[in-house]
Amino acid sequence: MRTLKVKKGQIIQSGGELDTKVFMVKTGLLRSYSIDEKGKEHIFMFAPEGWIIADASENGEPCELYIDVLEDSTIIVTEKEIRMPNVDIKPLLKRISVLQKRVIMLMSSSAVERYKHFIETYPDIIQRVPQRMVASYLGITPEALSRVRKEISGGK
Amino acid sequence: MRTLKVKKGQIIQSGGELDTKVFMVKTGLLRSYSIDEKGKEHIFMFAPEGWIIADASENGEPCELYIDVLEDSTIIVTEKEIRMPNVDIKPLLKRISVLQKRVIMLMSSSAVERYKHFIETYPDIIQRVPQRMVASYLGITPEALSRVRKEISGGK
DNA sequence: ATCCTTTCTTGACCTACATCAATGCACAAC
DNA sequence: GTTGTGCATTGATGTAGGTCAAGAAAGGAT
Repeated sequence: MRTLKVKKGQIIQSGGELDTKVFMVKTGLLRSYSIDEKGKEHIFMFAPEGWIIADASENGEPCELYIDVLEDSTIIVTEKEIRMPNVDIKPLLKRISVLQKRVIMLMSSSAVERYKHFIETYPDIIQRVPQRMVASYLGITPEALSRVRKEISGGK
Repeated sequence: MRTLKVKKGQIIQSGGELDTKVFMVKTGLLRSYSIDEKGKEHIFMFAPEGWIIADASENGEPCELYIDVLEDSTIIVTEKEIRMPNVDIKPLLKRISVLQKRVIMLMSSSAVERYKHFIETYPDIIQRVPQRMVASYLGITPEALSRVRKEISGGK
């Protein structure tokens, strides 16, 4: 755990890195963002004074987020590995991780991509709920999902 | 903390409730969802065996999510309030809460509504970053944001 | 100041997805 | 069997927001 001064424009974490840290902003402003296949940035979070910013990727997984500095800032860097006594925070971290993925998908992927990702991630759920619920989860209408499925099975 | 059997179709939490619980799914399948102004459902999460499902609203705030039962299930219900003294998981809960709002906004609100919500929630950030970054955060293009702003100031 | 770069705005056009409406298909109740 | 009732599919059409391109405005650097 150390305190750093970082300057505007500096990139303090890049997508794909492994042992990412947690950054606590004392003064200034940071942001995190993902970059999609077309190279387009999608800002995930702003972190002004008092906020914490970090990628939620789990142990050993490459991270998805870039973090850079929007205003000269003072930040405190800590390891993710703070194991709290008596409290199992794993479920919370897991939820954050799932939500992070969900936000990124909603911002940067088409309905087809979101559906493919859903099948891979929750192959069992598909069997257990009606399609209209999958559509609702994906943020599209049942009609649109029907057409997505048709398109995937047929062409491509 | 108690174990319950719940039946398919049962609603175990409704939007607007105050002291919501945390539900751990032992067997079965639950889902959480929000309902927008037009009455349309948007599924937020599915929770099969082993998952935890809960609304992330903070202390005393009315919750945004409905939770119901998709398959007959056995669940463990706990209070949110078992914070161990001295352990600070507040920042994690805060992040989950912010992410939950973000997902709901992305799924159920138009660009105009998302922008208005952003101004209210982060009035200071607007002054500190270029508009194209706000657009990126909202999940729209800078051009679209420019038109949204025009529309809001003029007509409304 | 001037130049250069980035940001913001505006217009014309395009596309992914929504909406509406009709039809077909299951499966349950009787 | 028949008659629901909810779900999935398909078609026709609408629309929010994306893309592309051109200017205008605002900073920064020197």
